[in-house]
Amino acid sequence: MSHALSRRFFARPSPVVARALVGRVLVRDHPVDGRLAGRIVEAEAYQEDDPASHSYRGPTPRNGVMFGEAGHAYVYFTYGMHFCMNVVTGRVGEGSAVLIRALAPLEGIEAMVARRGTSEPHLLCAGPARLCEALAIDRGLDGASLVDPHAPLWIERGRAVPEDRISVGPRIGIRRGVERPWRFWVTGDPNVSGAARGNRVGTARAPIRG
DNA sequence: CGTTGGATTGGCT
DNA sequence: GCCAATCCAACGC
Repeated sequence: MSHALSRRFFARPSPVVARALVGRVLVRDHPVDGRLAGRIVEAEAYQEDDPASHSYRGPTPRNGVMFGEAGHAYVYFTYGMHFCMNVVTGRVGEGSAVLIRALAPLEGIEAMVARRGTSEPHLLCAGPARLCEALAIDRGLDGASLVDPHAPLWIERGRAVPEDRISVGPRIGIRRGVERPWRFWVTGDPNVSGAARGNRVGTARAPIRG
């Protein structure tokens, strides 16, 4: 696990971490399939003072991990069938995290194809629930450390994305807090979520201030 | 205890 | 564009 990001990286405000995570590599060490990995091409920040965040109404059994130490995975189940993965950020007690929304598949692609039931490369990890299915991330990883040795899941340094290739805009799928421009993605990357649904993928619309 | 709706996706009109 | 799938956390009574 060379170049794995440390707790210090995650112990910053979630919008800072979300922006900094673009270009990093999420790695899942699967007991059967080995290394499953993808480059992060889309991420969103959530924090406690944020009506769109699960942590907005305080800690509960479901969101408790969000209020804990940075560098842990917050994995939640939603819509009766999907898991989504966050990285806990900030300080203990704060309730902030970054939702990983899309990856560009790098390693273990055959295993991803088998789990996802599609071989379209740009549909393997283009969405928060899709990438969790592709990397076999579920409730069992809620609360798992991303920074300890022997962790089953971690994030590697990856390669920097030039500033002018990163777009900033409103988060997807939320009703309140839409005005906060806390979604960061690689402009024009085919793996960014929502492309098939007309969600603007970089380019045309000017990125909102960030 | 009953109701509501969700940080989504895929399939159909 | 619209909606069902399918669980369960959160909230109201």
